[in-house]
Amino acid sequence: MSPRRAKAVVGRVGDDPATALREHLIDAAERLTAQAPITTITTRDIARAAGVSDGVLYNYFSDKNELLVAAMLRQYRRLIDEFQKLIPEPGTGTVEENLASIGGALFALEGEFVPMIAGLLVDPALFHRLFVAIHQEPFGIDQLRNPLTAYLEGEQRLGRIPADVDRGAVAILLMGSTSVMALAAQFMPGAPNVGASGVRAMVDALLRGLRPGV
Amino acid sequence: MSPRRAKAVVGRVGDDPATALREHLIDAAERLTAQAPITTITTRDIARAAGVSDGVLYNYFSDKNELLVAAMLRQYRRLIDEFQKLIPEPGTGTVEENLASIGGALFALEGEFVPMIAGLLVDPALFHRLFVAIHQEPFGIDQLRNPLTAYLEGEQRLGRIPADVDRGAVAILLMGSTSVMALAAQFMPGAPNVGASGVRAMVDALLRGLRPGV
Amino acid sequence: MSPRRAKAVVGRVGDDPATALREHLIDAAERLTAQAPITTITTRDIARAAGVSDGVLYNYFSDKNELLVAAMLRQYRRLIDEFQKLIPEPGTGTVEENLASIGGALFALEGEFVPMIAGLLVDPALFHRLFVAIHQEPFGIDQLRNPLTAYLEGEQRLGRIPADVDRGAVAILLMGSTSVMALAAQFMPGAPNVGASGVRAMVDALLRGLRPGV
Amino acid sequence: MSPRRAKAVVGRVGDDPATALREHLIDAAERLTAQAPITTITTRDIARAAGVSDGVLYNYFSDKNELLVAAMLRQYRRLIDEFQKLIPEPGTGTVEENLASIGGALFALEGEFVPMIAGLLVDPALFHRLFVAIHQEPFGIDQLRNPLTAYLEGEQRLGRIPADVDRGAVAILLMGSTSVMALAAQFMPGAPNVGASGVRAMVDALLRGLRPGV
DNA sequence: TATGAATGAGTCTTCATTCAT
DNA sequence: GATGAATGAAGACTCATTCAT
Repeated sequence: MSPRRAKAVVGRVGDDPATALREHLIDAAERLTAQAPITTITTRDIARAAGVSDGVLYNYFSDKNELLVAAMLRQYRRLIDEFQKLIPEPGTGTVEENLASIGGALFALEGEFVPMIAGLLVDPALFHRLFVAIHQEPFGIDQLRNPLTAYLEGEQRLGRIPADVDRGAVAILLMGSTSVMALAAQFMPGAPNVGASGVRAMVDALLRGLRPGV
Repeated sequence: MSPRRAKAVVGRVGDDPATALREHLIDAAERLTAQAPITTITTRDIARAAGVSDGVLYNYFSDKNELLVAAMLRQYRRLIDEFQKLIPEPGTGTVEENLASIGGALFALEGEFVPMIAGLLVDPALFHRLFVAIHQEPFGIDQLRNPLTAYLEGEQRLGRIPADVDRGAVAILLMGSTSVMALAAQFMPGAPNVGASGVRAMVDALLRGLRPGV
Repeated sequence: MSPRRAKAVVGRVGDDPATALREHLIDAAERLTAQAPITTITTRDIARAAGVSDGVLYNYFSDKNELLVAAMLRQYRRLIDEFQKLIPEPGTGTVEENLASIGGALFALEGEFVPMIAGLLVDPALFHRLFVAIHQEPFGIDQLRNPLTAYLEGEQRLGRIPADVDRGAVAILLMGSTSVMALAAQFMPGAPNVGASGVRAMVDALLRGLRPGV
Repeated sequence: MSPRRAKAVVGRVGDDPATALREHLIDAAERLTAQAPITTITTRDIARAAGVSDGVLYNYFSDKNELLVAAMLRQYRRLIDEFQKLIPEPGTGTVEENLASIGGALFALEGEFVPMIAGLLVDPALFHRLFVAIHQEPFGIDQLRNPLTAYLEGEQRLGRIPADVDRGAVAILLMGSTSVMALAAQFMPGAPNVGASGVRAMVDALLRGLRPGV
């Protein structure tokens, strides 16, 4: 009465059978994106990784890029969600500690974002598909920046950060420096001043400012 | 009678004939690099752009990637050189103006770097070739960071920037924020706070720091 | 409790339940045949058109071509039946009018036949299956020709057509010219002297003959 | 200095080397169209038949259909040319003999045309390509009909065919009946009244007309 | 040495057919 | 018997690389 299920998803529980394989394929694709640049992944790679036959993906997606976009979207949401959970409440701890943990979270996050973004830059068609998929909301930046500026605004209200500081600019400084560190970590594993110590130094410099005196 | 020269380089003077075509091919590849993601460039594209036949490149390079690496290396050197010329002498003008012009130069630079880096991230074989080509010397980061930290050190000596500021961290902050802006400009042409005004806001925030009071 | 019936045929009455779905599938295939070249119709197309699941057809037919053959056979029978009804009784009206209406009927008929025949010519396996299905009895031609020659024979008996005319040859002339017109109508919609006026001119020429004098 | 030539065309003389393989591919494709329905021919079939590797055709044609169209065009021209040579001069021999030989030529011709036309009907994209390729001039019909009507007009001038006969209609009668015979010959090899005897009977009927008396 | 055509492995995609439920 | 998802064998096309001339 019901059609058969793919061997690969037999035993998978708690899923709507109708979408189990769809999700399974996205899982597989997402897993592969962590191992290899997205543009090098073939439909056969995905099928193999999913333990499924070559043509299945076309039962769930109009083409390869639609599956890839779904995988990127999921990865994107997951990373954003994780990040938001890590943002401290304004007023708790010290500003310095808070910025350090935000920086650490950003650093970890960007390590996964960077390859995804690179893939998009290299494949304009894929980029366009993803862009349409998330339509309005500006893709990456604001989803990260908004929680950040919200935190900074909270601290400004409490007087722990001066009111005349441009929150957006600070957010860009935080995001940019961590992404450069993430990139450096990918290009040169073991580079100095990258990771926790780099974040700490960056936060210190940012707090202190470049003005002489005080 | 010396062997025939490719039509495309006939008339080119002052070159070692043996390397004229090699350079010409690199020129063509570099030009294409600016127009399309590097991984989408075909050997035929390059040959066409160079006005040369399909197979020549294999007389000068072991394969396509070797040519591409040469093109990237050249582009890299050129960008670095341009950047270094733009760094002000410590002590001239104001620190604020100087940082703004450094930021502007970085922003322009990263606009060209970003696609190149993306191409490398997406093609590990290509990346590895480039990495080997420049062997040890840290690829991108230090070539940019060193001139930057040198400038900062100069200003510190002159007392225009406090001596207790971590120059490396400031350099990362500058480079990171401008690269994020460059990325934003690529992904969302016309995004706000990107370009000159974004750089200015970033420099202001960086100068001021996040410490309350003063 | 009898086995479940496909949703699509529930409520269909007066049918042997065992064959209801079989007929329904043939209906759907026949309908599609009128819309697209037969070789481009997929099993999924048929299933969708029949409002039925993809696999059912294999419960009633050994494979896709068997279903297609059944659809073609039915269409063929239907067209032949329609044609036979349109053949006038010998002795009624004038011979000229009768031939014109026969020609018009043939023209309409061939408009549906031509794509079917084309499909067969293009898929020898399909053709062979159809050929076997109707085994000996000459497939297309005689089923059309016989009613035609019967009419001509009737008129000959009544003396309205000379007895020394070769009925078979006249039938071929009528069938051939109308099929060429039908083809022309398909290839060049709006071509002149195709359709009613073309049929009329053809009948006139045929009646008159090419002999000089009289 | 010149690039190498495909093994398959080595030794072929009297050809412009630049177009030798192009023509060779068209030859191969044309040969295949005589053996199998055009829509079933694969790019690999063509490559094999040409004794050449899979990808070559794309060095000479934008895609498979362009090659197929070239093959059909060539076949078409060849058949038309052959046909035109077979049309007798008005006034020579007897009209009856002339029409019989024209009919015979048409019969032979259509035997090759029919599969080609069938292929076109079944693949609208292919048809459109061919149609564009021959632009204005109506594809098949007029190229055949014009020489035919020219012959009939010649005979009318000489008074061997009555002036009040519609030449276009007669041409259609000739072309149609022969194509039906050609089709019958394909569908039912060995069918009676097909071929020479069928043509003869058809010509007799056409000459005589259906009018009683005389 | 330059040429540019030939090569053929590899990619995405379609679709008839099977089969667990 | 019905379902419709899974299967996997083709098919058209691309492109880095080779090599006769």
